[in-house]
Amino acid sequence: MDILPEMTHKIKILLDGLIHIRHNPTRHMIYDQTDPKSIEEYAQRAVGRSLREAVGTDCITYKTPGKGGFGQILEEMYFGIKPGNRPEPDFLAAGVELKSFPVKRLKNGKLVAKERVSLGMIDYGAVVDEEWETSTLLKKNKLIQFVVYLHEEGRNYCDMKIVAAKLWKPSEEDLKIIADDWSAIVEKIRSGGAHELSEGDTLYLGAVTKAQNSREMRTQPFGPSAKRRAFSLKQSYVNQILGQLLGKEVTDAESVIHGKADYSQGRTFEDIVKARFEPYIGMTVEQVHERVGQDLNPKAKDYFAAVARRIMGARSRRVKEFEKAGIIMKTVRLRANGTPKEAMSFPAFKFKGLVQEIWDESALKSTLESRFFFVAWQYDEAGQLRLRNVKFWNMPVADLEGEVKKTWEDTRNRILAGRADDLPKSTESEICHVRPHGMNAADTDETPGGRRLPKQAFWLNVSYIKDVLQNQMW
DNA sequence: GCATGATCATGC
DNA sequence: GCATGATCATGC
Repeated sequence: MDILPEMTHKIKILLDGLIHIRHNPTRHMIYDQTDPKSIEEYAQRAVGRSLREAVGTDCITYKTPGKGGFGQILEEMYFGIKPGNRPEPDFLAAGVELKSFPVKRLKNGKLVAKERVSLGMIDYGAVVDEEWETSTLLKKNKLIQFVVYLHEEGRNYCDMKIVAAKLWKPSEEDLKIIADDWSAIVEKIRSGGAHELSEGDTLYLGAVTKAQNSREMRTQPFGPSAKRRAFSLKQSYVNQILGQLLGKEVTDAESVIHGKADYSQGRTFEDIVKARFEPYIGMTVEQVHERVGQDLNPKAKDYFAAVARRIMGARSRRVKEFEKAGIIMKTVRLRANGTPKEAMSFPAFKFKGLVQEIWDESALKSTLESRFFFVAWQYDEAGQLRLRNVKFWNMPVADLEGEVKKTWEDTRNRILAGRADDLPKSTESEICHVRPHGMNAADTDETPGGRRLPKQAFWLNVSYIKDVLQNQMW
């Protein structure tokens, strides 16, 4: 009885193969769909070429600029498969999932991921009954054949150059973090919070909203209806994968986690980081400095951040796991009464750049969607600065999509109206404001109206940081 | 003590 | 040389 669907499937694969051959008269090699190595070798034949060059002259763009276009051509015309959205890997017998993603070239020549990589829709109803080890997500994505292409504006998918193709699976350390991310997402759905999911909740694996006009809602088993979401590898993590695929893994960022031993007793990455700080809590900065190495300059403006990185076990400014997860570390000094001494700055924006952005793809939204790691130092009554506590945090969606979005739009509108010298102040919003952020007053940027004004940046208000730390930190 | 403007040390 | 995170300076 089970034989019929099985046969139908086999016949379908055979037919697809025949169609494939018809579409690919110039193809030199028929690969073995049951062998990962063969799939990889076949994929690598396309590197350095466009799909049109790889499949012959009859490359057809199914969807002009839209997501899925490249992946669909790759599957159907190059690999000759038509997997659709099945819960199993695309190459079932080989256990290999085929994934492609675009990269873009920065002004400095570096290639970076253009977006996150989606790993399949979240079925709110079904996922709550799953375990990680046997989850749909893991089953489908254990081993991935990546195909990376260079995205160039205005170019047809058939003509974008393929820059890398490799079989890939996460390292054991990374897989552990991904498993914890999966659990955090599923736990939130189990407690009826699918509508409150946020990318900032997790490190490498995110729950990203699908469909731009997200009026389309899905039911969740234990809460109100929620936006459709897919599991995805976050952009910052995809950038690390890209480094591996290109054989240019970033080596100057330091790893904080050293092997599986760190993960004893079910600890998560965040538990481990927090545990590193615990022995130092309450110590003065001098005492901490003495214990983690004395060669730091106490006058440097990143002195407290440098000490914090030393506590984690990193000597350089870059912490690998933080980079992979896009976590932003921020050090905060608090007065004895708990008020932060300073507002929190973010990178300066360009007037002309900001007015061209739309909110959903803005630099500010992307930054504030990140997970943050706060390291808080506090002055005691004697004026001694002591390590107070640390905390991972991400901004509530209501704040981001409410007040922050409003301030951002206000800023944009004022620049457009020729009021770039009169941007939202900290008294105008509960959460953030705009302030100069350059080398000095002479460090300027040109407005759309042609004026030169000191470079500006968004800052989180002192009062907001205070609330975040007091209400949500300890 | 707060709001806002200005600046500095670092690292790439 | 410049971007960045963080802090300093000033005026009220």
